[in-house]
Amino acid sequence: MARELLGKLLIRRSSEGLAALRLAEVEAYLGVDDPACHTFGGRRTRRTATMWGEAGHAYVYLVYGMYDCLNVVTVGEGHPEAVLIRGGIPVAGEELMLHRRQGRRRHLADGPGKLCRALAISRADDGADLCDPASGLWIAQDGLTIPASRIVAAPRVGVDYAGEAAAWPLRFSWSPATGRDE
DNA sequence: TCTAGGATCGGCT
DNA sequence: GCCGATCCTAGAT
Repeated sequence: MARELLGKLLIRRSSEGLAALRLAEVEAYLGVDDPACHTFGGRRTRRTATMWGEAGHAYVYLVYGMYDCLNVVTVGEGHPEAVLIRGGIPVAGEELMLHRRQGRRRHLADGPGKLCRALAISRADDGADLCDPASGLWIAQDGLTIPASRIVAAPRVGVDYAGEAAAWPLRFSWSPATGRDE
């Protein structure tokens, strides 16, 4: 599912306007058997409630007291797994995103906290239906598919506390074509 | 109720 | 590369 999400569009509609990113970097969190996952060991709390619910909804949480992170719930009832959205490339509403990011063009949405800032995603969006444009935050596709050969897998970021799971290659990213290998 | 620590970021050296 | 900001969450008491 994480690989499938690469190249898809994450679209945000708010009173300020429309903005969209093409997903470039994601991480998989594999539920109750994944020591890096918030639901490891079957933890079911108010924070993780949406992760235990229906697939296709947003799980948004706060890290380090300052930043929101967006996840896509992937499996469904009773199987609390999710994909963390870590980065994207602007495809629409770049001026709006630049404004929200105080003009930081070079690092507009290349991190989970930065991405949420750029799209004005907060915990108020926890539970949003990412399959329904009416939610104001949704995922769509425009036909672009990322060849498997261009997807890179690597260990997840910032999960050293998770023991051997810290080395699992569940971080996926891709780079736009160079033109040489088309 | 209390406390430790975190799926980060940006400024500074 | 290092470090502080900042506050919620989860687990312990």
